[in-house]
Amino acid sequence: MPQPSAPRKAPGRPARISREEIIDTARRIVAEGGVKGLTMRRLAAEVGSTPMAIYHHVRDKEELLVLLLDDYAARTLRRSRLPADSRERVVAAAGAVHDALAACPWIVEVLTADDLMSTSALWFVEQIVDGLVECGLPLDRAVHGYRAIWYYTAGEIVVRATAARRRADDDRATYREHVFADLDPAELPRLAQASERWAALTAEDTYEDGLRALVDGLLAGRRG
Amino acid sequence: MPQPSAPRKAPGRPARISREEIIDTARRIVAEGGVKGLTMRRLAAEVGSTPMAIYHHVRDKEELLVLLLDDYAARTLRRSRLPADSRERVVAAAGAVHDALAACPWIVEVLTADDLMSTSALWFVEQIVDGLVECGLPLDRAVHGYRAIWYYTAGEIVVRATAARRRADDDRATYREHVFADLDPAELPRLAQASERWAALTAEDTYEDGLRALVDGLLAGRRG
DNA sequence: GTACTTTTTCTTACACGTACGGAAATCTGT
DNA sequence: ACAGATTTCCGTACGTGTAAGAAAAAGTAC
Repeated sequence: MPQPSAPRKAPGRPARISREEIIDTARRIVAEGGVKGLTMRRLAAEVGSTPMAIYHHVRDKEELLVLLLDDYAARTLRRSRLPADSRERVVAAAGAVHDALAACPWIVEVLTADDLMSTSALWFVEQIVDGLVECGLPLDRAVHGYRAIWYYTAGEIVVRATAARRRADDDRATYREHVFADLDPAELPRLAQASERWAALTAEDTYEDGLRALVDGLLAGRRG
Repeated sequence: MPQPSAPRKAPGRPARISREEIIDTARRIVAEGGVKGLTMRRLAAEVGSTPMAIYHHVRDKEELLVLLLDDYAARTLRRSRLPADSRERVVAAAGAVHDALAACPWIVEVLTADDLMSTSALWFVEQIVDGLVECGLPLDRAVHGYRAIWYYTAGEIVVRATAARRRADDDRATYREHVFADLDPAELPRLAQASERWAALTAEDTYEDGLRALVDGLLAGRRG
């Protein structure tokens, strides 16, 4: 792996391709043909090299995708004006991250990352943690609260994106409907009651509602 | 795809392998060698057939994994005694599902499923929705509440599992530490303040805390 | 029995990610 | 100029998921 800050002139064979060039080309390929069109061979061809040359700048394809997501986040997550009220600031910051990521369709393959990704997202993390602290949470609890918000956000995006992908692929979606159509009202009364509306209810975008509920619950802070 | 309920005797060449046999064998392979050891070729060999024969019982590998997860859920999710108190019942039901899934290490490859999977999980969904209704939520809100709980739960599992996998793989974990070590306290004061404890805080298991906060927030129900 | 239909199985082939090892291109020291 | 050292690049090879279509094995109709 090449160190980012080579102090002087480096010995060894000079590099003909750079990580930046790789990422730029990969971004273009994804923009044109989706993440499915991004193959190491294609990428190598477009960059004027060979597949195995890329592996000296990138550990594997997963790292390349993470790098791509970082790149995407860095250029779409612009710090916006957030509300002055602390609680609203938490909601708005989380919502901004959510919206940016949700607009990125190939995200699922990557979004299983631990923390939030690129340094450009850290500012939003700061806003969330700080907002929670200003609302009276101790720092530890605020960090845990941020984690909970991130779990909720990542889960929402991944679940919805996968559902959309499956729906586009084929008819697996109809399977759920079958399950819900044949519910025994004696055993699962609530689900039977909601069965007809289940698909519609599930399709609704309730991210912000759930987020507000989570934040409210975090700030109400029962327990010692 | 063979229809599950062939009414009489079927014409055509008789099947030598069944979906059940495939899933059983796949489960054994995963139990022995992890999900990484499960390849279509290996599976075909162990089932005494050829790779392409399997594709007549299973759409693709992803569906096979979903089937495996369903199978796993069906045999580990046993209906247990849940608390009588509605709110506690919601927490306990969600916790039971969470614990069962979190114990399944290969889950990440699959858990991006839309709803909860097998019919054996529906009972838990019922408990959650019913508990929320009994706490006073209208049915629509209860279903949305269940969705929020599922987002949070799935997100927690996926994020943690991926983090664990990355940590096992290599040294990418140290990258985050570098980022947090070089924070500018002027720009990101809270993160800088928490930077040293960040890894420890992140490692803590706060699933239930977040879940309770979410449930509390859902039940407090501000907004109209 | 022979022809046709239907269902399952198998053969072949392709593009993929990437491990391995060696070749090429540069710098440093003599 | 020459000999390492070091870094980057690349040719080859393996195992993967699976698309396409041929082949096999059963039933039915005549």
